[in-house]
Amino acid sequence: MATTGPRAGSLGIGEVAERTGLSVHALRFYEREGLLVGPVHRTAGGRRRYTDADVEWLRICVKLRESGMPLADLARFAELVRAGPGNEAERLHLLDTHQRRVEARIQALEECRSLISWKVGIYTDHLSRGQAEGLWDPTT
Amino acid sequence: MATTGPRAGSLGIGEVAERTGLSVHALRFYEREGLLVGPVHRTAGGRRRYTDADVEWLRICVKLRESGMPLADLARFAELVRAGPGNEAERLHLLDTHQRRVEARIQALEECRSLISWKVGIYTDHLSRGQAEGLWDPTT
DNA sequence: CTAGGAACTAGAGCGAACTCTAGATCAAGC
DNA sequence: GCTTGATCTAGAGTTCGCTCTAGTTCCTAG
Repeated sequence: MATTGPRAGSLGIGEVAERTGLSVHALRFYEREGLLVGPVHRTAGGRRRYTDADVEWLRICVKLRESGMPLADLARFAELVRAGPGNEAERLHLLDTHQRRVEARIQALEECRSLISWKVGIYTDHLSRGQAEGLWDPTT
Repeated sequence: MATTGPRAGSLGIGEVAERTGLSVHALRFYEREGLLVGPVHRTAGGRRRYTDADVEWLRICVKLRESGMPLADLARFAELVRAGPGNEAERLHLLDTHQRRVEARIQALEECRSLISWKVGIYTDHLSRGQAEGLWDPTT
């Protein structure tokens, strides 16, 4: 029979949590929010069984989230995929927008990094000189 | 007289908001949260007057926040600076921890970026071929 | 003097992304 | 059959970092 019990090649929610790094709570939450492309299969008893494709998709979601894509965009993307071919332009637009966001973020972080390492340098110097100096301005 | 009225070289909250990119609300909030190194001067009428040093410090806060330092850490750092010399090791530790965080974040973002540009490539290809293909797996 | 805008305080509210709770059900091992 | 632990649902709660409200006061221009 089809969706009657655990099948090879399908995973329970706990296993998926392990494999994706999401909590079981988050997995259910993502499903409610419509982040999954298809409906998750269920066993006769009502437990979720995820396919490899589900897991693959979730891993992509994790990456996109990790890089700051809002859940709403992810949901929209899933919706587009669900709707099937024909809306690739919008999918591309979503990704493209996000790519710019990520690049901007990386740039901003790199600027911050140099500010920080400059400050770390100051403190390291100071400490290695046995904190012998008094010339601290309040912004250091 | 001293704190009786607006003085040259001191700015009102609105001007500081403009210069730092923070909202006036955020500025008051930061103050309440103890993110500032010293108490902000007030006019006789109770309005805040910020010094250039205050603005400088705020700009640093903005940078640190922008790069993901939690407000609590920022508050701790301010507290250390307020306490005066002698705690440079802890200040350094805070900065150093944050630096690692930023570097890890940059790395993660760069990985995401390559995933995204791979996907953008797929869609661009697809679209430029006049969406003539049907070989879509659900994870694209 | 009057009007209007900027700033004041204390505290409530908000959006994002989860996380946790309660109470019930399912499933596997002894 | 019974226990134990994983899952289930619906919905409440949490954390972070602001943002906004209400009601008031200050101050500058006309």
